[in-house]
This record gives sequence, structure tokens and C-alpha cells, in this order.
Amino acid sequence: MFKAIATRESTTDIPRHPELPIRDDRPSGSMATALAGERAMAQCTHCPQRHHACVASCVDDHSLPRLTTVVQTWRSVRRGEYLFRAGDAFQNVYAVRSGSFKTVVMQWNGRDHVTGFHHAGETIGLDGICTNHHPSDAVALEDSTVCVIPFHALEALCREVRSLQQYVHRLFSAEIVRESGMMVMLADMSAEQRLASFLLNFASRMQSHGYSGTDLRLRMTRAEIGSYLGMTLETVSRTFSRLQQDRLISVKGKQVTLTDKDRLDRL
Amino acid sequence: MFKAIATRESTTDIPRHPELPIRDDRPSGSMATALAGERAMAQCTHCPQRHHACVASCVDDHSLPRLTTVVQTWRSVRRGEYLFRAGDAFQNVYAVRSGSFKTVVMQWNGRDHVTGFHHAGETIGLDGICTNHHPSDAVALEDSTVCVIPFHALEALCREVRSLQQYVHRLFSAEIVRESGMMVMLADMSAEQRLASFLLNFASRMQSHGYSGTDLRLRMTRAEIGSYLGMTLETVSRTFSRLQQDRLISVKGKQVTLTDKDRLDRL
DNA sequence: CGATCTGTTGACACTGCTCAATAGGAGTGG
DNA sequence: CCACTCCTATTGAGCAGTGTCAACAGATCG
Repeated sequence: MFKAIATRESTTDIPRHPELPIRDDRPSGSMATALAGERAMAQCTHCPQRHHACVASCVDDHSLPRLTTVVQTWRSVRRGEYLFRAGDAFQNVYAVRSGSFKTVVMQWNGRDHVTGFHHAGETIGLDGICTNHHPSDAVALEDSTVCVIPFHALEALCREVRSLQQYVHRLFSAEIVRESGMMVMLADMSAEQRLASFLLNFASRMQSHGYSGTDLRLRMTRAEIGSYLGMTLETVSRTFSRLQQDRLISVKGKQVTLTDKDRLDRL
Repeated sequence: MFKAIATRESTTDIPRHPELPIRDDRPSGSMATALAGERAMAQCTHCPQRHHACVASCVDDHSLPRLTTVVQTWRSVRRGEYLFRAGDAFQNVYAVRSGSFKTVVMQWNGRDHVTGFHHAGETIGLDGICTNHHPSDAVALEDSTVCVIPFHALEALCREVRSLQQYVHRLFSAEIVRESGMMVMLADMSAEQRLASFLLNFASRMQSHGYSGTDLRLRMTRAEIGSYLGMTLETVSRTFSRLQQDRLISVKGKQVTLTDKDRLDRL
């Protein structure tokens, strides 16, 4: 079924193992500096996200060994399983190595609300700090792996490595800005505009990880997209259909191709 | 006009000067530890927010003098004036000493969106860190004063004072959680529920600062509330009227009394 | 005291929600 | 491999909640 509109690059469907770089075409001069042997170090020095978007990306080679004493373990989480649950004691933040997650809060009426989708290189769990408990569930949308980062250890290292401290502060700040953007979107944009924004944002994040920026494989359901965007799953489905009819995208279930990004952006 | 429903306590209308505690009935044993003489120290040790909700609240008396080397100045901002503008280079974060602010981002269509209201003890500007530029305008809703906190100096002190570092991290995290809550509200709640939540939240923040938790003086316009809550000013106005008709609140312009918080909460 | 900003209310249109029926895919076990 | 079930997605019909446009009244300020 999906073959009809299979992506030119089939990378999206390669089963990924954390030991392997997600793609091979990333800048690789970096690997030259990797020191083999020491196991803990290998975790960050060999990480596909090393020079990309992880806490490791801000640490110079001199301090990297110290980071690897903080980030000693990673976890793999099967599709549908919880990375953590709302109410769990906050201990760690998590950097997504591979795969993707959704974060979900339960609201007053007992229904769920998806507050975010998180892909490789992104950090989950920062919202647990202020109460010492995670306010949300984090659920894997596909088989995924994360680095486990004990937050107290990260804080300690931040007191010593200024570049890491600044990185963490920017991480916090970026999440605040992201959520502000969501607020604007939810408050002022039509269903069509919200879905278009969502798709463009998703595509650009995929592209920045070396995937196609036009052929997307959505890992989440219409209901999850709707929850995230503040609309019902029916409206999501209808809006997909309308955008397809207008030849801005082409949809086959979870496989979406953005055929006219400019017009999507101008909606 | 406002006399008709004047608040039992008239504190809301006292013109406030930054040198004076906003109210006199706050816990005051604290003042005993204040050291007179040194000007810089006096700023934090004598601050009305000292034991309340500012960066100072987490620092023990031993480290307080060092904080005062970071927070050396404050600024007063008249109603309608800008604390900073979108695009300004990010240098400082600001702790509100007295008064209140709104933060406003400009959106794609050229219209404004209010992303937050900020009262005494709250911190403004954290969103500027990740890009080194403020993404939003901050405008005083009334004559206000803020402590100017040079962020690089704060970062430096955070590397030395662990309690301060943790406080700052909690501050970031709390802002993320606040915005998640807004997202849920905007995505899933009716206009009536949003306005009720807004009023209850506003009341509880006022109450935690020693003001009445039922008699509110809103400093913002209907349009600003509407922008914040994702509805038009007309809907805000109509919803105020409806809640009044249902005897949950009583409204006279910007003066609002919450007459039945329980039912407001259960909407 | 007039000019301007702010708030209230009405009429009407329209977006998006609810309820409902149906079809398509994915996973499971015989 | 097929039959069965469950989950997901699509589409339609009708309606409710909000937005839009407009008129007017009440505050506020120089």
C-alpha cells in the first residue's frame, strides 16, 4: 500500500539501533576525535546526536569525558510504552536518541491532552523540575531509545562547565518559546492553518535530522494530532482531505507528502 | 463609580512606591536580619519580595550579599511604557517588584497576541535566552518597578550557589508548566471555562501577595484578556455578563468580585 | 468639554464539534 | 491464508459556540 508513494529515501523505515548513526551522510570529520575504549565516554562520543542537538553538542572535547560520567545509561522503550508517567518522582531528563515520543497531560475533565511530540535530539522531562514530579506521561510513538540524564548530576556539571550551563538554559528557554508559539497558534489560527503549521514544523525537524523534508511518515494518530492542535480527530481528517483536494499535500494514511510548502506556509 | 463596590480592603488602590512594602501585614520577622548601610545589599535585603517569590527567596543569608552584587539596579516603568521590545538584545531578566506587565508577541498576520500577565514577584524575559533577543514586548499595565537582573551575572552566581541554581531551574520549569496549562486551556476549554480559570488564577495570585482573593481590580482591557485567552473582546464581555447573570461574579468594568468560587471552579 | 479609548449588546454567519455510519489496516489465532 | 476483531481514518448531517460587523454607551484624559 505504502509502496505507491514510498519515500525516495527509505531511511524512515530502517529499523534503527542506538549504536548506529541514524544516517550516514552527517558531517563526520567529528568522529576523528572520538576516543575508543572507555565505555562511558563512548556513549556520548559515538552518539549520533553528538554534534547535533543533544547536551553533548555544547561541550568541548576537553569536557566531554565529564559529561559521559553524567550520562551513563540509556533506555529503550517499545512503541506504546511509558518513558515515565504523570506523578512519577522526577529524577532524570531524557534525550531522545532514536524514535519519537508524545507527552500527555490529563486534564480536569479526565480527558488527555497531548502537549508535545519529541524526536531524536530533543529533550523530555524539563517540566518535572519545579514540582519534583513529572506532570505528564511520556509515551513512545515507535520503538525508541533515550539517554538517561540524572538531573542532579547535570546540575552539578553545569556549575562547572559554563558552556553546558548556557546550553541547558537555552534548552529551557527554547521550550518556553516553543510553547508560546503553540499558544498563539491555538488562540488565533484556523484548523487549516494549525495543521499546515504542524506539518511544516514536523517536516523541518525531520529535514534537520537528515530525512526528507517533504515525505513524512507520521507516527501519531489523527486523534493525537487533534489533541495537540486543539481540534477533533474528525476535523483533522477533514482538513487533511481539504488540503489534499487543494493539492497542497498528498495523504495516504500516515504517509503525507508536502507538495506545495510555499502555499502551505501562506495559508 | 468604583466606590459602589469598593473593596473591603482598599490596598489595591494605594499608590505604591518601591521603597515601601506593598502591604504591611506580610511576615516581618524577616526584616530583623536586614543589614542597613550598604546600598547594594539593601536592595535585596529590604525588598518586599525578599522572602516571597523572587530569586532572593532561595538564597540563604550567607549568600545574599553576593546576590546583591548581581541585582544592583531597578527600573521604574510607567503605565503603557515598554520594559523591553521584541527584537531587543537580551541582556537581563526582570523581577517585578510592584505593578504588573503584559508580554506580547507579534504574529504572522501582524496582529498582537498577549502571552502572559506578570505580577509582583514574577520573572520576565526568560524567553530571550535561546536567541539572545527578546521575542516579545513587555509593557507595563500600571506604573511599575522591576529589579534588573543581568543574566550573565546571574548565571555566574548560579555556578557558585547551588540553591540559586536550583531556584532558577525551577523558575524555568514552572514557566514551561504554566504554558502547558495554557495550551490545554486554549485547546480544550470553552470561553466560559477559560475566563473562569483566568479569574481564579488571577485571584489566587493576588491572594498570595496579600490582596483580596475575591475582589479583583483587573489592570488589563477586555481585548488583552481576549488575546490571552484566545477569544474576541466581544466574547470576553459577553462571558463576563453571563457569569454575572448566573451570580458567579459581579462585574463593574475592571472591578470584578468572585461571589461563588466553587461554582466558578466547577464550570 | 470634546476626543478617544474601552466596554456592552444585538444580529447574523461560519467554523468546528457531536453523533453516526462505514470503510480501511493491522494484528491475532485457527 | 483467511476470518475475526479492534483500532484508525473518512465522510455526512445538523447544531452550538464564537467570530464578525455594527451601533451605542460609559470611562478616561488632556
